[in-house]
Amino acid sequence: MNILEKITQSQAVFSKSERKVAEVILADPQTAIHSSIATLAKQSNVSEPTVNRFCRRLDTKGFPDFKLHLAQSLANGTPYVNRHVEESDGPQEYTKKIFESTMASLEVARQSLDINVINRVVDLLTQAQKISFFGLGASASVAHDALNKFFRFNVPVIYFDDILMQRMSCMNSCEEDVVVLISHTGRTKSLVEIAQIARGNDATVIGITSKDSPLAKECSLVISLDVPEDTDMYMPMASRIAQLTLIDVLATGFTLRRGTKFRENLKRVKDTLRESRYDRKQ
Amino acid sequence: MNILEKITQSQAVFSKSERKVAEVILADPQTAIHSSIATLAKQSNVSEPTVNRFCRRLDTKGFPDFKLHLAQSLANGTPYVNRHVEESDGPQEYTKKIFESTMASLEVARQSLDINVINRVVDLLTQAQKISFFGLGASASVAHDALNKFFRFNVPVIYFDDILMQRMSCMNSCEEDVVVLISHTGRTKSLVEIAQIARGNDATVIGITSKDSPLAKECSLVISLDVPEDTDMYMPMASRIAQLTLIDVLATGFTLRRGTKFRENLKRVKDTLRESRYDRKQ
DNA sequence: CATTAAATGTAATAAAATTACAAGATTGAG
DNA sequence: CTCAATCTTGTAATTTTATTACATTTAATG
Repeated sequence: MNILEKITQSQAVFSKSERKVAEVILADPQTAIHSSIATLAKQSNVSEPTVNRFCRRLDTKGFPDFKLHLAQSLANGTPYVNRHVEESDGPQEYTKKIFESTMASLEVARQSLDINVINRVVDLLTQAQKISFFGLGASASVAHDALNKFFRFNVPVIYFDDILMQRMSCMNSCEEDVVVLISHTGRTKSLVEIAQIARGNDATVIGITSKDSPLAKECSLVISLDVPEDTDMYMPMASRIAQLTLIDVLATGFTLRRGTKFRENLKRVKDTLRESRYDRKQ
Repeated sequence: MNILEKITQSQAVFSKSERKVAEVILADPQTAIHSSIATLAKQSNVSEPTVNRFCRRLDTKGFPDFKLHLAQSLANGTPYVNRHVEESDGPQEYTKKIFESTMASLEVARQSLDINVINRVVDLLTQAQKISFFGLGASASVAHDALNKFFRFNVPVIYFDDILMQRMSCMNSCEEDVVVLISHTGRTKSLVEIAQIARGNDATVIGITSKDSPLAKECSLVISLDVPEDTDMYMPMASRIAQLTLIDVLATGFTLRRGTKFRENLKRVKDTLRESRYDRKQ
């Protein structure tokens, strides 16, 4: 947790002298991290041990440790601000908040990932005869993106955003096929049904969804991404970005597993695109 | 500048013992910031003054100051210096690197954004009679995502990933329409042509692309996103995430501009979705 | 191979932080 | 209102940590 916020919120716990210290630090944290305990004590008109006690009350090991925490908070760009967009925010604020909360979500998502599962999924993908990516609504564009990525690998890959097509495709799936289903909530009925159909045909069903959801229960393997969704705006935002980054990870794992000569193939696809472009030096 | 990067880049300037220190710090910077100069010296098999000299060579005042810089670098989300995925990376490494480089790119993208342009674009979007989102390849899924977002606003919004449909749609555009074209490079021929067609019909053309590109030149207004693309893998990765986050920003700006009563509408759309889902408490 | 400059370490010194303890302030019960 | 108990704060001693000065080693050059 951001220590600057913690200082403001801990006012009640502080003693009179400690509050003086808090005041001086909050007034100019940038200077504070370069001061010694003696300097800070003098500026706050308290004794050095008081500053030390102040640090400990904030659950740091002591003054140097406190400075470290403070330095990190300052580096994080947002000393005080909460990350939720508010009615009164201008473009400057909401842009900043959205970017920052997206980055924060990615960090949370990363930590929630189970590397073993990822490794296993990459394994399955490289061995698949055919890969399908299905999602609906916001997750459809993630599936769409996955199509783009894997299509370049010269692997049979399928994507539909139409329920019926998805269903039909799964009915024709077989044991060597891998079906990747993407859904943030994991509660979309038709996706759960599709999972059942695919598994009925012995296809491997991989879910990119939240754990313990109805969809997760129907999958052979689940990559759970627990992203705190910002529901303020009634729109999935962060979850989708995390899913996309996960697709990047899977695609990267895929190419690494396939080895170097395979990557030349990738380069060729990229070169082909050049014809449809304006040259850089014109 | 990030001190971790500085350490890697300064290898040439270091002496033999200093390089030992660098190695130990880079191996585990998180531990380093909590170590004393004595501990670090012992771990590196050098004397304490050597560690001190190492710090000064990096233009810090001394060891404590160096730790402060290091702490800030770590907080900035870039623990690992080398963000590029390498042949030998295992799942643990490449997952970490991809997430981290994505976050770093978002930070760069945020800083390159021109808030005034964003504000202007939000203005134009709120006043549009019809909004179209077009992109090709990787950017198609970004446009797709934008469709999803703006569709919820109950605004006439169009999306095609087919060149011909895009073209026809632009031919029928009029002055009150806004066409948003998405392309990382801004060199995709057909998108440039579409921009020309749309502008020929007096529609407002907004480009989400890199500045000074052929596409940028044809647009009424350009949001330039300068993201350092990781070309190692021959795939657009970070640029796309930045574009999506930008879409989030625009969508948020859009709802904020429209005010509260409009947001109730959004909630209604979300509630409607519930019927197609499994209930949370079943 | 000798000379010089650079690099590194040792030991002394200085600075900074922490601890132990005592004095002062505050609270509440009688 | 006052005295005891507790909490707060400061002083001074101690410990830890970092820096400096200087000696020694190592490497480089003519």
